[in-house]
Amino acid sequence: MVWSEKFVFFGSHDFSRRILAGLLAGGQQPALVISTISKPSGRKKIIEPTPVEVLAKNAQLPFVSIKSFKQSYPQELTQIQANFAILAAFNRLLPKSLLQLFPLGVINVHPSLLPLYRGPSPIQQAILDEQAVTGVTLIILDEEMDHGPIIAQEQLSLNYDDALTLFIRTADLAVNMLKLIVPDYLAGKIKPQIQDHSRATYTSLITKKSGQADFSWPAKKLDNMRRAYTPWPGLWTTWQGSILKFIKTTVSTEKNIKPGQVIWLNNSLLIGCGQNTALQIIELQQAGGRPQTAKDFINGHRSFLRTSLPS
RNA sequence: CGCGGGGUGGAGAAGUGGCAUCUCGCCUGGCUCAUAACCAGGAGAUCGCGGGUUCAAGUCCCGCCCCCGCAA
Repeated sequence: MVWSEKFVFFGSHDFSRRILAGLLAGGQQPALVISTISKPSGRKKIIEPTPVEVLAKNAQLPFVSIKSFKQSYPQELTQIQANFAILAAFNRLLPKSLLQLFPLGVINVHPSLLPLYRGPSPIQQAILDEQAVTGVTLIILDEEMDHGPIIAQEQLSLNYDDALTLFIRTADLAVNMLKLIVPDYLAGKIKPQIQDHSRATYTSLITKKSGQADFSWPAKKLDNMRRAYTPWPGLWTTWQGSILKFIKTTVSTEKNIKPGQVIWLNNSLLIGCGQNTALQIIELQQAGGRPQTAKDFINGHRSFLRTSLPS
């Protein structure tokens, strides 16, 4: 059943793209899709379209990209006269005057159990904190980040997820929630609930440096980092002057390896960590190289054994 | 034209002008309480592609293709 009201979709990242794809598959067509323009980036310093832009153009949806809303709004946005909007991982705050363009508000998809994990890295932080459950919350945007009243919330149990798989699972859950909730919301059957702001927690922006390993930390923490920071920035250290990424790891049961010490034991590559623990490296990648198994890497780099990594 | 690393037997690496190397894997034989088993022998490479310089090019020069890191 197609929704009764016209809507605009805001999104930039692959998470957004996945949600938009889910909506389209369910027959919902936004009247307009809005995405951001990133700065020139990539190896060739080319401006690359966001995943949302690629999808919108393939689906031949009305599309406009913006740098910011500081100066003005795109004509399309004011002309369309949509009644509500859906926003997921858009990466820009919407000013109040823009929110007011939508009589029924802007529904924001946030991949956490708000008011927990507000901010830019809820998925990653839930993994770092070894949470047993996380979830998706739909809120009506207000002027503060992830602060508006809740219209729906669903839990999702965490297994040994990395951020990539968890992003996919939360996006899929979000699509199902939107399908169910939006019609009721448009019909006025849902009363938004104010968040308990006293319980709010916040996440911060992830940088390349966030993924840097310190082998004085316990193996479990390092393994959490590896999963939380997949695919970017990854868990990494430096060796022989360049970056070495640990693509796939697991916590070893071995003890008594000095923090930072690299050894080969029982056919596996181990690095000693803090609190008498060890991290097993299953797959790794050197700067400039493809990912390779621990064994392949060691065959070509015997000297990696018996070295000591920073801690 | 943002900066940088790389492409060498099946896998991973060394190799700055002079016999194609190392580790792993594979094959054959031997040894047998070794444990990343060991010993001996063996197969397997148009050194990413195209051109050039040279008596001689994996190596130097020019062009192209592909992979990756930084940075955003």
